[in-house]
Amino acid sequence: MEKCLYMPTSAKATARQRKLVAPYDHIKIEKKWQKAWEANKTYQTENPSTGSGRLRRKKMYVLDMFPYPSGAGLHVGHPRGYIGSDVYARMQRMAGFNVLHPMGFDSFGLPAEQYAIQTKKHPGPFTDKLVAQYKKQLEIIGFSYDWGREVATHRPEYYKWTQWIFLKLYDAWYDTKKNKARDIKELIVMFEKSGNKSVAAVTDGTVPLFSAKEWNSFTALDQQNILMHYRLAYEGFAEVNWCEEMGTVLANDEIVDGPNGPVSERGGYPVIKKAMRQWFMRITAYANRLLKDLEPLDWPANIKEIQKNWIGQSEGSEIEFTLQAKAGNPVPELGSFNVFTTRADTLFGVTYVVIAPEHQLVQDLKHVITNWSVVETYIKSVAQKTEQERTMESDPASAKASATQGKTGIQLEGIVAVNPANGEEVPVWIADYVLASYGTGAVMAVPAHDERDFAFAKKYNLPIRTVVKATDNNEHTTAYGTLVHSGEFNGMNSAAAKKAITTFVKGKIVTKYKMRDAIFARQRYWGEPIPLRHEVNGLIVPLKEKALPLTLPNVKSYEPSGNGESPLAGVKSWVKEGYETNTMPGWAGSSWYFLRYMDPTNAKAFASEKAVDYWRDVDMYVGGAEHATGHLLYSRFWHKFLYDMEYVPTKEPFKALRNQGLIGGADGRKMSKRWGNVINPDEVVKLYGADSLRLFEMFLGPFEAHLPWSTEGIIGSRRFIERVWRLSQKIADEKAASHQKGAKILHKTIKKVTEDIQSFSFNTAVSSLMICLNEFEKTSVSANDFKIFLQLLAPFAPHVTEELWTGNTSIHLSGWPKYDPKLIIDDEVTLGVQINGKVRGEVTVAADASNETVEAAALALPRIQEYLEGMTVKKIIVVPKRIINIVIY
RNA sequence: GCCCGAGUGGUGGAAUGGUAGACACGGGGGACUUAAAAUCCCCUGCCCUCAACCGGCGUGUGGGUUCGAGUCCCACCUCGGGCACCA
Repeated sequence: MEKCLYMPTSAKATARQRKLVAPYDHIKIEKKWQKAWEANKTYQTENPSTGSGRLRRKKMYVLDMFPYPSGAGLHVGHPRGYIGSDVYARMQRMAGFNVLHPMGFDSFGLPAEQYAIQTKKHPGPFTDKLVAQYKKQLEIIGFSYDWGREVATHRPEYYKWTQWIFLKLYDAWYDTKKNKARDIKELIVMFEKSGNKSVAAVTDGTVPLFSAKEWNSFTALDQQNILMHYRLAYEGFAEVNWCEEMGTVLANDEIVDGPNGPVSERGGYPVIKKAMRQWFMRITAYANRLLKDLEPLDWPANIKEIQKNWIGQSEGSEIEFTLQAKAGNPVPELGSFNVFTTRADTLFGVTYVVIAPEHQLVQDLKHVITNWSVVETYIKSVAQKTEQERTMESDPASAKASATQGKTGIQLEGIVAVNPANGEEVPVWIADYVLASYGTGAVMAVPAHDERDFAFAKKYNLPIRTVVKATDNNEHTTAYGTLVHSGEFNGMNSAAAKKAITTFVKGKIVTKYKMRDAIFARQRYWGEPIPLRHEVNGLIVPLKEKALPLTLPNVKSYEPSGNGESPLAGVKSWVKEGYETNTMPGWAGSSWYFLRYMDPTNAKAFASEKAVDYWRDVDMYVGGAEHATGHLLYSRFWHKFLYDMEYVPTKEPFKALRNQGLIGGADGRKMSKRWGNVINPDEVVKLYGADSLRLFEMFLGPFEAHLPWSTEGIIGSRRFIERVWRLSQKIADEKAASHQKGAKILHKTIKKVTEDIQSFSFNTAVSSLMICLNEFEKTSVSANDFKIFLQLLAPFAPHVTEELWTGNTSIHLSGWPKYDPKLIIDDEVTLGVQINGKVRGEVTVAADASNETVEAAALALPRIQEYLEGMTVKKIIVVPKRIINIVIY
């Protein structure tokens, strides 16, 4: 803040004022109470294994998304969500709940790693410093956190349990029959007894069938490779963007288009696609449950929608096409392949089929494809493109796509596919617009009814055949193909036709998901080590629980190794032991931290059974909407896994969720150093006080809305608090009795504030407190009513209300006021009087006046009578306590 | 391109289909003061009017439903978010 726009009274009070009113010294008051709360353990939450008392109360877990302790420090936008959840937590605590309201730090991550690379210093001490700084900045805002429960993901005593959960995932598989995760040992027993022929389980379709006898004859390494297709944490290969010159893997947004293909954004070095060894999490096993269990959650609708779209469920059919050699080709029988389609009803419109270039089937057909050399060249050219480029080029909506670009493909000559519905032979193509990773990696092309197929068919002059016609609102399958003759499809809508066709061709109805398994490895130093050892014979050995935590070794260099491996690959002792050199991604530690708060110092378990049984799940979770498809999905996945393994009692971790909006600069731009519009909360707290900051951030606008900061606006909040302060002095001087009018306003305010805090409508809660104070100033207020007012204000302005509180205990443990239903009813109401929907006057009547009385009073108004002069009243609508509308001709 | 969400005074915003603009900022005027700051009181959507009254217009645009629409329905415009060849 460049200049002080507002000078608080405390600093410049005149001698005269000082006599009347003790100055409101926010600095002194806030410091005093923050100390006292800490000393008195006002916000400490008891642990079920040690405590008693409050534990008999109903629990309430109010959680903030813990921050990454960035070196840039906080700006005024950051605490907004924390203030909201703190207001909520404070009210629930006052209302008698046993509230768990903790805070911690997501402290593994890239910025500390960058620091380490630049300074060649260990990121640990640096991170500790940032945590301490960040914590200090939070503390002066006066949150009711139980700091005794603080966690930080980079501390070994914390990540020991992150590693422990990883091992549990590694040692688990997903039983699709029981629809839950199970111990891998149980699967091994099944294999030993009966092979996998009778075991229904998640596989990627590449595990051939084997008998028990065969299983037992496999080598340990073969068995390990098979099990890898079942484990929930598994090793595999993923295509990554590899930059040879930089010796590192790049994210999609670190790549730009160069003249000869993609290049790195920094330096402009060529980037290619390369398959690299990675660890994965089989989140797709939970796709259905993640989708289904979303429904009952009390979450913002848009977050649910985003997750739903991300999971991307679609119902369709798998239909088998057989392959045949073209006439004259000596190979008679080539087997078959499945296509996935959501429009089985268009099966008669298939004019060609397309297989993804990467599909294994294409390689298997090598010997019968007569134009193999060109096909091979094409496959290679596709492989060189990045995912981004491939999309960019063939997406007609993209600005970069030109007329000459677009979908590319090539026909596999020498073979044809047979449409199972009508026995028709259609050409087989491979094309870049078909993804190997979705569905079956092969599609039946119906150019008449699919935009992409249409574009492709146009480009390569493939036939287009219409089989479905739209009639008004319904689609009907038109007469085509052999089925028509039986009349079966005439007049059927497409959904029914789809089912009928699927049955007819003996396809199966299947459910597919867009969501992919999550890569669970980073080639970085500053993350949790993956607790596994690779033996020289290729066997992977998980660490024993006793051996955890596997702590990060010291390294000489924090730079990437240059060959795509993490800096850990350069540590001799580490590699000698065979330890995994990848580390876990940033989302590992944050996927379960809310469980650790339940019992943060437990050395025997991530949390005691007692603690987990008591706290169960998060009742209210507050944080940014940007985590919709990351953290919020991963946490649900891990939680469901822990539920399957009976470590937690609930299916979902976060019962309710609220998103806070961002605070932008006063100029409407994003608050950042770049624009020079950053407002530091420390300075605001110093100048106006934490209470003013808290009050203002809640008053500014709807909690979830993105709002610009206003340097002038906070003055209003400061003024409000000063007026409360002055009123308290006045009350102390007067022996005021109960005031009927004040009491009415107060009880309405109790109702409003209580409901508004519950619904996160903090801005209107503050507004109603302002209205109440305005009324108190106009009339007067009794000492007791003022005390209640302070209680209502306490969650927003905890320091000043504690200072003015005259009770024996802290105001924050003093109880939450209840309103008297009799006092919130008005004796009189004022109604607008409308003529033909336009307001022409108003009447004030008794609240319980009958419609007839109200009508008579309205009609008696002189102005209304003027309007009615010479007109006929058609009808009169009386909405009790709201409005009267007189309809005339 | 597809899927969500939002457009209200000078500003942030309020409003179960029922008197649009609560509350606050800013602005104008006044009181107090030698003066300023702070504080207190009054006014403050736009047009018409010296002013008040009266009246007219007003919630992105155009239609519709309704006694009555910021709110519900349809179309469009603008902005924000999510997805991105998912067959």
